[in-house]
Amino acid sequence: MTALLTIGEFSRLTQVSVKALRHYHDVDLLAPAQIDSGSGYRYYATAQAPAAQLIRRFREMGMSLDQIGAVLRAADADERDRVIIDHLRSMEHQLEQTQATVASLRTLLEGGVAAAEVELRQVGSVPALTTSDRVAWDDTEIWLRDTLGDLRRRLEPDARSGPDGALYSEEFFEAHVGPVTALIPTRGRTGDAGPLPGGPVAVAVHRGSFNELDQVYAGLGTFVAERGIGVDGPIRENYLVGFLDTRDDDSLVTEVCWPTRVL
Amino acid sequence: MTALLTIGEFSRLTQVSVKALRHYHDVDLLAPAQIDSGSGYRYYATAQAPAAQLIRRFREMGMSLDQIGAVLRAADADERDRVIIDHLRSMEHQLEQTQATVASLRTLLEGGVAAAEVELRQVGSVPALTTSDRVAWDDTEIWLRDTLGDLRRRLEPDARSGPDGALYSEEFFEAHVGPVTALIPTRGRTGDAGPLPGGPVAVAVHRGSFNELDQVYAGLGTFVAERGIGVDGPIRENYLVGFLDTRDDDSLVTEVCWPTRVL
DNA sequence: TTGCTCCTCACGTCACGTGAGGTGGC
DNA sequence: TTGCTCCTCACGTCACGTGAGGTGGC
Repeated sequence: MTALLTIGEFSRLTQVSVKALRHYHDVDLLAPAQIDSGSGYRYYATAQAPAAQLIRRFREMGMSLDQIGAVLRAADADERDRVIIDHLRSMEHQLEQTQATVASLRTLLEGGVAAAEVELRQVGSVPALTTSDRVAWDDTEIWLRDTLGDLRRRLEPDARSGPDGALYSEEFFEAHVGPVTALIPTRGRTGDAGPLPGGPVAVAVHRGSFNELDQVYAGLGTFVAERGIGVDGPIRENYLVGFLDTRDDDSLVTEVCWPTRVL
Repeated sequence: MTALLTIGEFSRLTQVSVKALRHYHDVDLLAPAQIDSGSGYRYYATAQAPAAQLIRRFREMGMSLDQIGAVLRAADADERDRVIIDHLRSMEHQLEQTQATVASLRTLLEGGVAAAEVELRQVGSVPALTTSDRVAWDDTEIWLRDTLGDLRRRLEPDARSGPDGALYSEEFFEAHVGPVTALIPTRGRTGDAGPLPGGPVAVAVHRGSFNELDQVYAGLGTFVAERGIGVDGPIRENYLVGFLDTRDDDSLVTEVCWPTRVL
């Protein structure tokens, strides 16, 4: 026999707040077993306690109600596990990010890293295999990993003429969502290749994790601004040693090219 | 020379979105170096880049703008460090919680733990050293640790007559903020002791981390509801082996007492 | 019968994002 | 001079929390 409880009793049993329970009802995540027409009183069955507690657990893990809904309504165990694993992966990622940030925080607080060495250079317009898309800031690393992987698979043998790279539009930086182009420079015309924009650029090289790449951006941007040689156009990153080449973040080597007016 | 940049240029340099920069201005966290009266255009100095990047780093770590403001406006390095350390501690705690939740999630998904053994018992009204306060759900563990520690220090030698415990009001469960009482039962009258409420209760014992205590609550609540012997009043937890007694969560032993009508 | 519990709005919070509609700067 | 950048509202998002004001249940 599964008894019916008022919302307050069910709240104490499940340790979910009354306000939260009403909210879960509103958004159709967890409806009471019975509702008194007339008074509108919600009555929950003791058998609903596990569902409520699952929601509470997942919420504590930072899962959204949409994701939790997907878990609860999952057709089979496989689908359910997929959603959970997905979330765990993003949690782990976030965790690594935070740890890396903490690690480099002291450096930043104590005067920042040494100013990057900036070099002015002329880049030519070479052909390349490219894929462009609107990408959101937080999805960039995954998108780039997938897209560069695809491009590598489509690349004809010996066709490569330089390291993997990417173009980031101004809109991407300013709105944290916008056009990004993944690219591999090629020799001559190769299939659906598009030519890369050429011109004068200010260049700086960064060794190590992407977490500290912001220092290079600040260095380049300041360099260009103080000389008044800024110009519009996408910023290019060249992955001299990229995440497809190594599993050790410390051995990454990234070149950032900031478009400029003159040489 | 520190050049002045438009909001878009500064956004690209710092990798902070334009909308975020305007927001930081609105809330007085980071004001532009100069504002054009008339057009209202914001102009940022390259020298402001480190501040903007600090904000971005801290935000990625989940710090609130209020906390970040406290860091930026900190009078001295000590105060600044204190805010940061505080945040790191709470991050670590959150992290442990999540890992523990993940660990016990599979158990919950695969049918839940064995039903707790529920026992009916009569508790007497004994004197006790107590401290009561309105406590928020998420602060409970820290509050309880501090408060029980204080009570222990105020306890006269040999005055203890039972394990540390706490009373949780119904409001506390239903609103996730409300009265909580920390207590140590004593022999006879001891200083500002208050007598504990006595009466019949349903009792279950939990061994291990507080993370799985919700199972005991569900078990007790269901037991009481299905027999229709529920009654109002605070729920009491007795820390037979508490967090002040051990550093190993697995060896915690907690007794939960749920008030009932009859014996 | 008296409160106590529950109900439904409506609005607040936090850190921005998303347009709309309009003016200024190069 | 043409757009492109920037501006200011106003409202949306997410998961509830916070009252206000009112009715039903034991």
